Amino acid sequence: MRNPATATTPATKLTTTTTRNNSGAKTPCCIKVGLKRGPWTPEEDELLASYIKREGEGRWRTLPKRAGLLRCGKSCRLRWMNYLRPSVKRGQIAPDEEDLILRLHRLLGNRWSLIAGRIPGRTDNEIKNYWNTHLSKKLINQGIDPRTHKPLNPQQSPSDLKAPSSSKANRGAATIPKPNNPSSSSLEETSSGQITTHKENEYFQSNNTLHQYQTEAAIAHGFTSLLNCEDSGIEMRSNQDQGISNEEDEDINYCTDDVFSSFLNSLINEEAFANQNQMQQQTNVTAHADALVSVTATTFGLVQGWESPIMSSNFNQNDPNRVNDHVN
DNA sequence: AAGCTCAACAACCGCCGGGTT
DNA sequence: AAACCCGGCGGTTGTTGAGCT
Repeated sequence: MRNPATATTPATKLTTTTTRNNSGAKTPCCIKVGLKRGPWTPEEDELLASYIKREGEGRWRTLPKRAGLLRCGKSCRLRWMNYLRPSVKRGQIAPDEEDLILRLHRLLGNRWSLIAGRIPGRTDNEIKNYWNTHLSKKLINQGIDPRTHKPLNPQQSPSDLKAPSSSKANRGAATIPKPNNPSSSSLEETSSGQITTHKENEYFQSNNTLHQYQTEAAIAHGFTSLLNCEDSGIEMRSNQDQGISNEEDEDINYCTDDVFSSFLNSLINEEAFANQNQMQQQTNVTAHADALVSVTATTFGLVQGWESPIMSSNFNQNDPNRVNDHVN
């Protein structure tokens, strides 16, 4: 792995970054003009780390000035979060971490922060990079669409799958519309746990990301239903989901981090357990369709995933160090 | 040795939601 | 209620080094 701290910085340049105010007009992100960009030097790292050690995290916008850094706050935050934080684990992604990433990705889609939140010591950026450079290719090589986790359409060229809409021109159309701050509100992290029906309808109509949000909303919906002790009449979502009805709107509930966490863990572990059994029984590829998807599909009406051959190959239920044991 | 290509990953960008004033 | 600030997210880009010709 390259060490950016030792990287030379020929391209380091002085510039300003911008952000938008509510009216859409660009305003300087950093008051100070002439901020540094590019790779961080060891000296900058030291300044930042020692400052945060002294004063703690937060107030990122003013932190650079207080710490004596010629960086914008965002850059400082990113550097700290992705590299300098003591809890950040460096080095190779272990097989069981990879396995967990795959399963979480199928559950959550490109929700890197959510995925990272369940893999101790790994950052969203690291997982995102690992996915884009390793796992998505691995899946494509196995004939699996990394976006949907379904078998590739034979007519679909691998280049079509490369990166999810990388062009900026496409961003508006192809970028996943966020479901009511999904990363923090809908499924995790905050206590609100609310899913907005309107928003769900919006993103369910997004062709490019249908599966992803079917998954998410189905989980969320099933989850809120579970919380509600709803009877067995959980409304199944088909592959051509039509959105959420007003009646469903009434199901919108609040969930706690702990309960969602347990729920997610149960899905993950159900799958792991099923995979182990499947390996023991040496069943065919069809049987490899893992239990997570089975459970999810049964409970929430989801489609099945297909990458179990990769996933189960890495998984050892008896491994005392397996990541699942850390997930809590 | 030089030039080229590609993989890896750190860093940047634009956008958004929540909180505060 | 509106404006603003802040932190966070996901997508994308830029830089570097390794491998190949």
